[in-house]
Amino acid sequence: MDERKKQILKAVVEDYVISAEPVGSKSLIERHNLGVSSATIRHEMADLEAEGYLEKPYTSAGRIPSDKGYRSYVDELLEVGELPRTQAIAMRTMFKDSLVELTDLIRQATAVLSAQNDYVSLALTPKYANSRLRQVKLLMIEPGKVLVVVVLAAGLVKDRLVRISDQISGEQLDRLGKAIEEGLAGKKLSDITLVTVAGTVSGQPLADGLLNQVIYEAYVSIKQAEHLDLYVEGTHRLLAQPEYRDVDKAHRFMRALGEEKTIAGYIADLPAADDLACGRYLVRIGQEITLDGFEDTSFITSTYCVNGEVYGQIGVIGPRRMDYGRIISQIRFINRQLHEATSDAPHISKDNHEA
Amino acid sequence: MDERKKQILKAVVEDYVISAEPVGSKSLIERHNLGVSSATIRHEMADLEAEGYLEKPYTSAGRIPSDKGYRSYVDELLEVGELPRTQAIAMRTMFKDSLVELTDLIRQATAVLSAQNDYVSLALTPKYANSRLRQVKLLMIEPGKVLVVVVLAAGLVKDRLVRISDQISGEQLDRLGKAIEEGLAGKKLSDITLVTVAGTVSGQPLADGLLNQVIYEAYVSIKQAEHLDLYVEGTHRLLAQPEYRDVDKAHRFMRALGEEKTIAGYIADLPAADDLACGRYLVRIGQEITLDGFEDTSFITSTYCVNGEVYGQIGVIGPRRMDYGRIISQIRFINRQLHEATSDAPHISKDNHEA
DNA sequence: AATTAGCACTCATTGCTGCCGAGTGCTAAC
DNA sequence: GTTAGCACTCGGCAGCAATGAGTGCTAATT
Repeated sequence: MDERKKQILKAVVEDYVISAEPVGSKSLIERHNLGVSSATIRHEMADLEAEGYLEKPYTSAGRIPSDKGYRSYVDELLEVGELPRTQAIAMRTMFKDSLVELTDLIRQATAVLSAQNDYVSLALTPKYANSRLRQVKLLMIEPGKVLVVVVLAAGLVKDRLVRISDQISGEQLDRLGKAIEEGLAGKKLSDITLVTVAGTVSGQPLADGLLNQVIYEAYVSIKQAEHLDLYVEGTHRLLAQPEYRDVDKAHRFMRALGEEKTIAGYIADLPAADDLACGRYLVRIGQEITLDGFEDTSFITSTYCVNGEVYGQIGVIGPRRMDYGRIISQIRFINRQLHEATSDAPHISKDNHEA
Repeated sequence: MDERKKQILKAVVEDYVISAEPVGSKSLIERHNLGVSSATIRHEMADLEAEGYLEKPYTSAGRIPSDKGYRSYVDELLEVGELPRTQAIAMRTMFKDSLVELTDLIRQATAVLSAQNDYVSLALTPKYANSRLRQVKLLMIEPGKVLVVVVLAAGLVKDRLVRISDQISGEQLDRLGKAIEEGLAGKKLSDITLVTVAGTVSGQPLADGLLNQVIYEAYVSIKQAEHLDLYVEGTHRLLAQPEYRDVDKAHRFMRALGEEKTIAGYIADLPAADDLACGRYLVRIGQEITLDGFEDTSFITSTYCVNGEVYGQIGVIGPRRMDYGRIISQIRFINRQLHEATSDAPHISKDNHEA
């Protein structure tokens, strides 16, 4: 693809992102000074279409970028700039880094991101499967009710309230908690099984039935610490996008967005999730997304890191016709904010099992 | 209003609920055998309009019920029946009463309710201002990070992770927690102030600065136990309603639905919230709702009670043209499910401060 | 006095028409 | 290789008539 074709593709994408209307040869030369006439542009655009970078909605309309066109734009033509000052200030203002809890901070980052651009934004809490267990506490709340607190080395605290026979006393629970903690502290979450939990309390003087209850609940609580939470913000903003003037289309998409488990699973498995380089971003366009209902949207996700060691994904979902450059710099910015907020005054990673 | 007028009003409301189209005299006698001609109906409808029960969108259209018409329908004409068997079975199937935590149970009830009818459903966690404090625990997670656990007599457990100077040891924290608990247990949440908290630890041998940190965090944690959580489910379903074929209207409404704090406040202050009779329901129609953006919707809310003592609100929001009878029996049903699920095997009321 | 049949009238909706304009591809000239 | 010119395409919009479901009113009927 020669230089001029690139310029034209870039111009088409950028105009289409703004107008949401197919862009024609004449309007192209009006907005960009390409130094050639519209007829030349027409030739070039016909070529670009033949090569699959552009599409025509109908015979005599202008062109819109195809998935391949967007891909090429994102990979080769887009130079991501710094965030404009006014936007940076706006975002910083919304971003209160006084929040103590990591969950709140991430959630807020998601909200800020979504508020800045009429797209949906979302964040996924870190994967903790490789994290190590640090503490387990069993706290008697009242006879029969026990709060299980699990603390990971990464700083995450999750807790869970369970019912356990009231024949177990507070002291016994305390002792059992200590035994489990002692036996499992330092182990990777993924290495902990029902059997290893059972092993830690085998010597305890307690009826098997009661012991099993405790083992089971402790195990489930530990396992739940791995659980991924997805925060989705700004779904309603999509309705401001021209592509969703069609209510049925909007409805289908919103329903798909409601499948949080599916989305969380998909995002967690994206290649970027394993690549631990902080701030790396990944763009998925249209058909590249193998997720029902997302065929004509785009994802931009990025790995964030907090406290210098745990990683999650934060990103934006919108129509394919998205302002990629703008979003990417916003995501970078919020990522940096997240990093700063957690590094100068280490934030606390607390979470819980609510989905 | 004579008997025939009532019948006609009822018929108009019911037809309109089904069709979402203004209903005319002729189509009325087709669907209901009222024993009179369309001309008579026309006379009666003109009267009903003059009295404010019906409205005409434009001169030569059929009639639609006004707020007053709906009100009259709900208060006088509607007989709420039992839920049809198939629906009851469907709902029971979706409702897993194996859930241990109250929060999950309520959230699930909301989801089930919404899934049964294309409206938005929502639930508000109980008000705890009158509840009494039972336990306060300060748990050292790591130096500088403390988990504050607050337990109310009603069974609610809330916890919160805070940063507190690492100069305080685990034992000191434990002792402070015990002192606070001892001093405040049995007190109503609304009676606890920063001063009363401070009073409980006044004798402790600790630097003022450190002590103040603990007092402040404990106080905030206790206060946060009062915090109301709102669960909203099924916003996207609204897009299936003909009234929201208009994307802008849908957008405005969804934006309004995003103001969870405002909605929570409004619902918590509804008269039914104070009237502690379980299962009582309240219908708010159109302009009766003094909440921005909800002028042409209706609320049906109901007080639920769990464990026989704590109360919250569960309800449905939809277009005014709502199947009131159906929704009310659904809400009753889910309310009963909620009650049963928590009474035969007392459920645990755990909650936390995430908004 | 209440009911009803009949009728003229209203008005949103639908389908049709023709026009406009922004777009195209092609050809021939530069 | 570029461009001017031109015929052609096609969605969008304005205008218009026909349709039909509705109304209110009047006069006849019970």
